[in-house]
Amino acid sequence: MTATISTEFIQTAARILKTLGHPDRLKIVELLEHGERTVGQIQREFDLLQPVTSQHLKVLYERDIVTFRQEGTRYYYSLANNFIIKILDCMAEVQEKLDSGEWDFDFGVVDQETGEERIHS
Amino acid sequence: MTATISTEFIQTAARILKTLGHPDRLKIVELLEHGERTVGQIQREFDLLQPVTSQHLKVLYERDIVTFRQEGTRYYYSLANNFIIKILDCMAEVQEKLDSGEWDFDFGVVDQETGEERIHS
DNA sequence: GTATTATATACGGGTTTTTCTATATAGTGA
DNA sequence: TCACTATATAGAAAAACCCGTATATAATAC
Repeated sequence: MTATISTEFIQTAARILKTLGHPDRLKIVELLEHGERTVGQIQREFDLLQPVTSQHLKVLYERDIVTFRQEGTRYYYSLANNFIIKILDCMAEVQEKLDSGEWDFDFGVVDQETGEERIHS
Repeated sequence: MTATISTEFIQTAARILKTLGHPDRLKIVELLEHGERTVGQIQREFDLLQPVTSQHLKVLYERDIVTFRQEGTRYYYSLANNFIIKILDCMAEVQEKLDSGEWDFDFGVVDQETGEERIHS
């Protein structure tokens, strides 16, 4: 396949990936895939400090990864776009292949399409 | 779908995403999808300093994203596993949807499966 | 051996991230 | 108005990261 990513998109993509590259934020985003959640729900789910939770959500919001609606004193956060859902699905798929043993994380990986060894030992 | 990612895998995934969350490294990895390259080739392709190139490659190597083989004084780097290829394909797919206008990066995003609006305005 | 090429490593300063504590804001109910 | 709850924001210290200069290593060619 060898799909090519445009130079402009690289910037956007890198920003998103970097932002998701924090365990807590990745967990939060994954939780939000199941539906919107308040700050408190997220905080309790992962046993985080409240300010830390808010800060992660702020970062995620600034980078267009989540959005929110306010209802009284509660803030309901949810995923902001399909990009993120796509990445999560990608992660889930990879995990599945690793768990099933179809893929080996470390080595001797075989190209999916050609069946050729991509890597030398 | 709403696939769930395991807690252990979150750590690994976040590390990979974070590492790919640098424009130069993402570009390098994308280049390597087309086949192995030497440090010099990568350096010239993106007009980077040689030490910077080596440093990026070292980071990528430490995180199991790339591997290399040595031939004389040359180091040929290549992708280390299918995980990375999967992510690149995912990026390419997203880019395509954004370019085609099928997806709007910012707003009013519609769930792929249910067709329901996921986000409130 | 000397020069040259390809690459790695060391080191340091500047910037960004992370995460804590403390405080502010704003809605809600008595 | 006064607490109480939910959340945001400020600020600061520590850690991690980025990227430059300089240097080391190791292969190769003369």
